Amino acid sequence: MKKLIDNVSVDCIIFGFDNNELKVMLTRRDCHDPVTKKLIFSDYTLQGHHIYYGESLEEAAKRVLKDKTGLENIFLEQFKAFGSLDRLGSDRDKLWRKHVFPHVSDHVITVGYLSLVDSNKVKPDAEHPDTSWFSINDLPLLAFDHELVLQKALRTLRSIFRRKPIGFELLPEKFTLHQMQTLYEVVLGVKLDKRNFRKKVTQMKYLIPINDKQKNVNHKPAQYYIFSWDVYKKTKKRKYNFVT
Amino acid sequence: MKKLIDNVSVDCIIFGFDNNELKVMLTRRDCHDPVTKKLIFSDYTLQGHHIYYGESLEEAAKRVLKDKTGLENIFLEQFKAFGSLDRLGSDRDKLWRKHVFPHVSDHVITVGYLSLVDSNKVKPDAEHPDTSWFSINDLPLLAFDHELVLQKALRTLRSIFRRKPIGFELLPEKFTLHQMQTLYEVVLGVKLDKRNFRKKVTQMKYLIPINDKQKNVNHKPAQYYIFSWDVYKKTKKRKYNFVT
DNA sequence: ACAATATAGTGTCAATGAAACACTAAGTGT
DNA sequence: ACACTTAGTGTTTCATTGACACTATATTGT
Repeated sequence: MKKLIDNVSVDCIIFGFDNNELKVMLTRRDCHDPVTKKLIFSDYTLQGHHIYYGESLEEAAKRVLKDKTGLENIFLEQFKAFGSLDRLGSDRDKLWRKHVFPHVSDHVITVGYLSLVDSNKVKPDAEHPDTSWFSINDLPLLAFDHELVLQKALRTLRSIFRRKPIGFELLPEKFTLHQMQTLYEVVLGVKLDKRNFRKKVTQMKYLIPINDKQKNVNHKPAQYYIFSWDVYKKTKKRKYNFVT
Repeated sequence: MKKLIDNVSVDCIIFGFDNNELKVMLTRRDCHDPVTKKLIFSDYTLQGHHIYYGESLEEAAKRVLKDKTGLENIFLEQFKAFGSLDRLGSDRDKLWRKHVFPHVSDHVITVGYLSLVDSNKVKPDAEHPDTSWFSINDLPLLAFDHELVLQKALRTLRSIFRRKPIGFELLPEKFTLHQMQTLYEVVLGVKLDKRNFRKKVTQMKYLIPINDKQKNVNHKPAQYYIFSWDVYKKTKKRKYNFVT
């Protein structure tokens, strides 16, 4: 059996887009008194795990991702290593280590990976009943330094969103320009002008209208588009901000 | 005595600017046969060290920096954690581990920090005779995965250079606009138009001309400028590319 | 004193990209 | 047929970028 490395973990910040909100996948951490079985506290953690000897950081992140979402080959990018001394040091964390996980090291470096999934593809998982989506705008209490990690992931996400066309990783395969605009507004926290937005994106060769429209909507049906990485790679220009 | 964590190290990529070249500080690694004392090979490493139990990543990076340059409070930014399995796996690295460092783990995650120093302030150090500056354009053979680490540091440096006024960290306190332009040209690998450059930078309130000029130069003496972080923080605009 | 040399320092115009803004089109439901 | 709802479309103004050439001021050598 493979052995875990005590001092190194990865944390995956799994983002999804649903119901016009940016969401993140969290797992409840219940701390029970081992004797009385009473619940001492509850909070939430990001999706993390220690790495194994002989396992790279990226492999570990992919393992966690596969385990929690069932998905492979999804967008994954390392954004920061966290190595403060106080990152596992809150009162709750101390109680948790004492009661639930007495053998864990108190000096763990974690490497944060942010990943983007099409939330439609993530099925509710019976194996992980404590894991679910939370809106970025309505977060519960988080364990360890995960509030810090999540905020850094968010800033990184926004920064990448401006420079690369990664929004599509959060959208279904076919989508309308309205969906796309909403996504960019929600993630970047700005209001975009419809005409300017459409003018800009319809110049992008890698946004391809397909022969398919919305159906059964009580308004003019919107054109569906798909995104092509191939075309993007071939046509991208130097110096391009995806959305201003 | 503090104990080192086997599986985690930091590497500082220390950049300097001298003689119109971007330089990086490297240390020679000589691998001798322990029996015959013959030199098996020589190559160069970045400035790294394992972290101690009870020491944060950033503290470790600052320790390495202090040790190698004598400087504190200099620009330091984490840019990536490296955790591939083959990062210590070249033939040279295996020989080195076998002959010189038999007890080191073969699974070490390293966290890369890039730092910028005014190379005038770094005195040649008798304690580290094997450590010296190398031009980015004329690098020797590097140990481990340090070629990869250095290239990533360089890309990060360029990216930060475009968004934040960190060039000054590499310049002396007072400098001419010509020096500054050359620095930006060298780091970004572009040719800049003198008039456009000066037009742009003289709009920056945080670039302050001082009552001092070049002396004893056989041409019109250039105005000296200083940079003010304070003014920058107060006057910076949203959405600003330092140099296009 | 003067010329040669070397770098410092300065302004305009054209092209491109960003931001502001209001109406018609095509479906569904009653 | 009419009300309702979201889709889809162009023009103008303003700011930013990029191209481009000459004068100013110091030193050095004659």
